[in-house]
Amino acid sequence: MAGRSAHAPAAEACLDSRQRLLAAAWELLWLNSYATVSVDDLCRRADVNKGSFYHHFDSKAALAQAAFAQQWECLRPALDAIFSAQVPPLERIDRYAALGLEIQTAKAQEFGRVLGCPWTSLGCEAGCKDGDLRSIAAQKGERVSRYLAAAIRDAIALGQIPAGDPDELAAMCQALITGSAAQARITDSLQPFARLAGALRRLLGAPAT
Amino acid sequence: MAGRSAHAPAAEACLDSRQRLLAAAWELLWLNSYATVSVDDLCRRADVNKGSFYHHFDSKAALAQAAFAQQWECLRPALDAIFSAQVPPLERIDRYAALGLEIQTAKAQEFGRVLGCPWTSLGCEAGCKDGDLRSIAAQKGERVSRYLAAAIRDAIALGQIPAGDPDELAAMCQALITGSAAQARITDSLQPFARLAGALRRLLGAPAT
DNA sequence: ATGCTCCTTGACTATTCAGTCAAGTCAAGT
DNA sequence: ACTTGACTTGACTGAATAGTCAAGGAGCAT
Repeated sequence: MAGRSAHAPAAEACLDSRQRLLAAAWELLWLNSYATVSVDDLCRRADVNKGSFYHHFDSKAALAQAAFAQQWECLRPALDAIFSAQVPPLERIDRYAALGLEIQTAKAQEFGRVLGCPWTSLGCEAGCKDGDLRSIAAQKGERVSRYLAAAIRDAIALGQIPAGDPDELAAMCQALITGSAAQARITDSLQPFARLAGALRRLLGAPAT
Repeated sequence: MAGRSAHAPAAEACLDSRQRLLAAAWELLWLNSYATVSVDDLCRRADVNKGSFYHHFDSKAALAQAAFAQQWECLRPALDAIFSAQVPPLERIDRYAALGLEIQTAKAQEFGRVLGCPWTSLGCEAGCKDGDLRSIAAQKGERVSRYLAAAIRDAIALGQIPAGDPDELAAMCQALITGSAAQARITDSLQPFARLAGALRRLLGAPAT
């Protein structure tokens, strides 16, 4: 579930071409599949000429990578805070689910439909190709699983959930999060996000809040 | 998780053009994203001339729809059997997970990598477009959720799992299944399928087997 | 033999695609 | 004033795209 930087377009008149392209890529790749977003689409959205596009980025894929990398850098501090060891373990997971719901709600209001998670969509699309795009999604999955595993490890140590393999449980949670995002996008419903915290707690054998 | 009809290509020399196109679509759309599979690709794979393609199908999208519809018709009897009321509720869910693992394992051997679920991939790709393609995935999700909800309702009635809203629990299970398929495709690993039965039982509060 | 239907062929269409490139502009440094 | 580097422009390239269409072939019925 993504960062808040899609609020940036409002100030985009003040940004340079490169940043405008990054923002355009982020938005268009969230709404549409990678293969259907053309370089012309990106340039139009960013109000940048195609020659400038290729000055800043070697290729469409390079722009996509840079955009996703930038969004991760944006998102990471929020995740570090949510998953901080200063936050009780189960609350970390609740907050992560709440962050997702908050972002998706804002996006749905902005675009008139539920968008789901751009990492998931990109990953599924590029899924069978060994390439840079697929590894963007794979890497994000690993990073989130790392946060989740640490929280689960702590929750087990504190006796808040039944014992189990933290890495395996984290992978299950990640699958549930990924699937909820896909479901939300496909069905244009916020329900999967609204129910995610409860579902994660069930999966972990944690008491409902 | 899909049908077994992708074993059909071996006999494809005996099939008519239309069927060959349906089989080609199924295979190519499983391996690749819809937008990257061109009509030329489909015709080449099916050894059918483009003019013949358009004789049989109005458009690329029409072929995709027909291919997915055919696969559903193929898969449904197996699902009816697995989710039959004659099968104990939790065993239905275990068997569904086992079917998924079986199909994915066979596919991985055939293609040298894990393919995940074509419905999920198509759905994510077409996610934000209101069109026929997105509803293919949405419809499949609803159908599977219906099976799951019935099994869950029965399991609750038999006291095998704690009480809860069957439709909501079914949706959670469906999210987990969808996410596991996406995860498997992105990471090229059968692990998500291998752990799915256990994860579903956890989600439902069912005892491990 | 003729007509009809279904299917196939192969060339075609206009548009789009990712990417190229020479020339131009601008600001900063010398 | 001149140079340089960063950036922009706008036209271009060859290939690919979904879809079109006239003509032909084959099988069947009359």
